[in-house]
Amino acid sequence: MESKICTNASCRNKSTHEWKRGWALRSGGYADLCYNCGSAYENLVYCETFHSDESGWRNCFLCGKRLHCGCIASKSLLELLDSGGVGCTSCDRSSLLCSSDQISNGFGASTLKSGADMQSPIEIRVTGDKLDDGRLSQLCKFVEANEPNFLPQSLRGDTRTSNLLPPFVGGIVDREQSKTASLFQQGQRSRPIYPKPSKSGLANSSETIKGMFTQPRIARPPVDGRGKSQLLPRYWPRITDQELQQLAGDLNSTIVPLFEKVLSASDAGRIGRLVLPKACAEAYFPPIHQSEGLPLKVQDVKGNEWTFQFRFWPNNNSRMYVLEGVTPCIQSMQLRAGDTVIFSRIDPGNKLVMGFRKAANSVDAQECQTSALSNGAPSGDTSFTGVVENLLAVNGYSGILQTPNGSNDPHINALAENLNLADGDIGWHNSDNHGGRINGNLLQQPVPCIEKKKTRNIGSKSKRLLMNSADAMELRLTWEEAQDLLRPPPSVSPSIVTIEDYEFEEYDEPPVFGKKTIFTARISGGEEQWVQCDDCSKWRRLPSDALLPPKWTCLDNVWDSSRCSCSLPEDMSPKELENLIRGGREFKKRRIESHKSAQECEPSGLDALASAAVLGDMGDSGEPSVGATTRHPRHRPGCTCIVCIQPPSGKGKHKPTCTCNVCMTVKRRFKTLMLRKKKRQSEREAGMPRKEKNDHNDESEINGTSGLASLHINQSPSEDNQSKIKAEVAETSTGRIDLNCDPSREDMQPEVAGMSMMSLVEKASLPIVTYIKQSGLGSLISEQQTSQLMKSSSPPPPGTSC
DNA sequence: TTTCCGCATGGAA
DNA sequence: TTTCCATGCGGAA
Repeated sequence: MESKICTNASCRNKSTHEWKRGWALRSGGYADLCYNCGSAYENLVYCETFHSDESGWRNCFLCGKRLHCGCIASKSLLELLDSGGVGCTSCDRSSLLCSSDQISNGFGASTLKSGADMQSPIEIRVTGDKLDDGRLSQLCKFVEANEPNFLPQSLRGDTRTSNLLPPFVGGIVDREQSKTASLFQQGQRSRPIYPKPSKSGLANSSETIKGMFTQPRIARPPVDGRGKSQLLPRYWPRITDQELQQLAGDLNSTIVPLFEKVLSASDAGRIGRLVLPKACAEAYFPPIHQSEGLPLKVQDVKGNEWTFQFRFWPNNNSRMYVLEGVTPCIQSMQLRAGDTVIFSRIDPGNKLVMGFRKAANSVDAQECQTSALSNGAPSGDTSFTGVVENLLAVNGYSGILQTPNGSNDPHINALAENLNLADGDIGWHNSDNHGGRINGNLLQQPVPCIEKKKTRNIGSKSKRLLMNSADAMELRLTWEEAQDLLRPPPSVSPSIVTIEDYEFEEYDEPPVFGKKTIFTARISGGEEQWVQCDDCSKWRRLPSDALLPPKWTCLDNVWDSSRCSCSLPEDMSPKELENLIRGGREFKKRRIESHKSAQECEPSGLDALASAAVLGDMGDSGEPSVGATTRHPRHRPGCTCIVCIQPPSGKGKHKPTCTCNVCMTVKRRFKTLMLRKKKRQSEREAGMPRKEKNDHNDESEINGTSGLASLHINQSPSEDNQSKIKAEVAETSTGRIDLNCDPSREDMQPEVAGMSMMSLVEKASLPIVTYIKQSGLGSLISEQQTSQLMKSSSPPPPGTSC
């Protein structure tokens, strides 16, 4: 027994320091519970079998929140009682399926709807005040089968003891007493239940919460069928009692949910084959003895009857069952990979029905979200009537249910049931279609819809790791964009670590995600960045070096007191705002294009450098002035990486006296170029073998241009050398450094450029200052820099590149 | 060239 | 290790 202070705000007895290991039903595991209020201590819930190390926890595959350890004990109860996890406040789906950030309070019981906490056995009241006998019996059977010691002897076997249920929910088990202590029995202890005050202003009576708690989606164990007990829980159909009762009552028939399956890419693809779980096929579909199988009639939710070929393929001394010819049906229901098809049976008649549930993040669902919202659906609607209506639709009963969101469109409702209507955050991928909001929270990006396209391998290790080239491109871009959001850990200064002459900043803490901003250049010079308020969506101008947290509002504007409130007007006109956003889009578009071209021919660092300077010329090509710098959103003062050395304003050529990063890098490279030539010449005179020299020179080349380390990575050593020479010739022949020259271009011949190799060598042997003066480069470098050049013969200092 | 068909492969549980 | 099953793949149409 430990002494801890309850962290539950609603706990009435903060002084109660008694904590016991208890059953955190919602989270499917044991936790330290406040003996007073039942709240899980700091929401950290352990599974029954004490897989208590964090690595044992599972994460929701969509929202990433920790769920439960996945042990039998936690899983079974989760799936039986808790519809698979913590109910989402919005869509009421299991947290296992919910992608919403509604499960936002961390982990465990505090993530319940309406902020209800561990004290709420209320969640079970969805079916009344107790579990019905059938479900309790199922629960007991299942738990007993998987965790024999979990139930007390009195509850083993047929346990239609629903009166035990209320204490069971949220009951406290003293693990110290006995591992086999029954939570049913222990739970009969009475303890106060204090509903947590609702944040949203909703009344917090159990009745109200009961109303909010629509039916949990119960993963139903298999009904009658061959081999029924072997079905994996993931195939158990999730359908509520209410739905079933309504269906059975209204139709005067019995709907028997059989199984469900999440559509894979190949299921939903054009092949038209739906792979059936073997156990399900053998349990619920007619037995087949020939590979060809037999035709199977299945009704869809619209009442259409489809005939699929139910067959199998021999596979490793086993069978692989498929439904062939499902494409028209899948398309009719507008299903995609990730959506779920639910096979049910209507009794009497033994008619097969195929319902569906759309994945929360499918594009269709999002579109539906929009339409549902425009339909006046209340935010936070947790209707589950979609499936009911879908099933009703089978028999022509579409629309007979009065749905809470007021829509009679079963399809709409079917989709809406899975949506996070409360949030309304369309997310990054749809931002272009919804007002072009640039500041989409990348952390809340919806999973892109899976689509069958031409694919290519992105890794040799796994053939399954496929994505189409566009996705791969997007991945690269979003990865880079993610870099935009990374901020150094707060209040921590890095330690500098030198590895192979390169300095790295090393932080004890990982970087944090910051808010995405847009950088622009001031007309007067310098930079500024723009950020959009998370509350009022107004854009605010900030200093370029401001580091922002992921959430930022006008109130956080400590730099400009005249713009530190959402009530204050925006810093720019609508037209300027349009330019700003357009600039951001065009920057992204350009990057995509440049990535495409990069795929065809990887550019060298020199190319990138040249491009950087050339970009300056392109800055005059009619781009909106505010957009000129959005092409360099990562530009940071002082950074000399290949991105940041691009001219900040993109305006014209640089003056000879310019000391910007580009010019300084160019000059530095020129210096090392000359030094290398001189060295090469002296080596040649000394008669050293050329091959060794090449190797050595290549090395010095890389060392001398640390920021351009990717130079000529695709070229053989000989080609490399030739290219360099050509580039050097191009640079020197015009008396200026031509950043447009391409070292790999065959047409850059020395003779064409008007200078022989010998004359180049001669010039390279001259002292650098003499050479600069002779070549007319004096205007490019100031006297002061020239003298610096003479003093300095070392390569650029490490750390000048990113 | 595209689509279909049947089976094989290999990752994951 | 075995089994399942998502999907790749080659040959046929």
